[in-house]
Amino acid sequence: MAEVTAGLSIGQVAERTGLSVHALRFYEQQGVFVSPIRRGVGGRRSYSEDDVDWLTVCIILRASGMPLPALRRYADLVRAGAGNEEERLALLKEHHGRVTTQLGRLTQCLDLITFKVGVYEDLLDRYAAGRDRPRPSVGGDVPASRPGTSA
Amino acid sequence: MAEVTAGLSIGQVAERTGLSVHALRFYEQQGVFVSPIRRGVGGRRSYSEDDVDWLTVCIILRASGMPLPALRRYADLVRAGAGNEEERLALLKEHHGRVTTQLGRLTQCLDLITFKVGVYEDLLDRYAAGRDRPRPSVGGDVPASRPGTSA
DNA sequence: CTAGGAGCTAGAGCCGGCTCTAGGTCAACC
DNA sequence: GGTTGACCTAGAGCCGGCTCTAGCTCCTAG
Repeated sequence: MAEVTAGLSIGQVAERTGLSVHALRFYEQQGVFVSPIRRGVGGRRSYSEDDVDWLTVCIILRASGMPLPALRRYADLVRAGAGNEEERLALLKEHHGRVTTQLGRLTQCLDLITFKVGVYEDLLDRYAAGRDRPRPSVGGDVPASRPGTSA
Repeated sequence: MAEVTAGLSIGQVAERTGLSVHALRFYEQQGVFVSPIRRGVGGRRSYSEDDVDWLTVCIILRASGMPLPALRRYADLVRAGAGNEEERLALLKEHHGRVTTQLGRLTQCLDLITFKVGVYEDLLDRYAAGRDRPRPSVGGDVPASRPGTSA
């Protein structure tokens, strides 16, 4: 039913993951792959579908801020096979926590930015309504330092 | 009414912002401050409340991924004074968009991580229920590469 | 009067994560 | 049979963002 999948070249994997060939080799060298990438004629890398699947998980973990060493630790655990699931779970949970925290922080930041955008929009509205009178030193941000003002 | 605020030392600012004194000098050199930091006796930096206020905004923008050059551009605009509010707004809006995008991405990542945590929790539950039988090659992640499996 | 401690400048160093280069192999095409 | 193009390895380089060092100046306390 399933053909003996030919394996993808590094270029193909780069194309479909969005990573550069450099990054792919770098990741391999950093040990983030679970199984060693097979080699074809002339020592060329031949990626299996599983490799690519794993890679896409890695990409998501990276995108959520997991550092390469952690990714390698995870790969090490999976490579070691069944029996260390608690450790994998712990690793994932820890990362989950960090991502959650980061989401919270980012949301707070977004609130401030949204607020400041609002302030400037209002300001510009008022400029427009009041026939172009950009009053100096007014806005969400004070141009120069004055003794005791804040916003 | 307001005393002529004495100004804070770099150490004090470091302490209350969480930045290092190194980072503070670095930021200054990078031009992220709106007004030049005044100097006291012996050339020591003396930060005003406004400086610190601005800094806290900067910290939030940094935390949301705004690169230092963008921060400097923003500071440049504010320093230039009234009249460029559209540019400031554009800059903020652009950053707002990037943060929103990043929030979306991060949320997606979190979904995957949550899913995987769930998979491993179920797995461990089943191990526990089934009197310790860690069946090889089962889990959210496949230890070795097999012809045609995915999850 | 000397020893600390905080600050100063200029510049080097570091870390994570790629990215690029040099120099080479191989297969395929014209 | 020469050129192109994709790949290989090893290792250098780069970028952002700090962080640290060296060598100095002050001020204050003991």
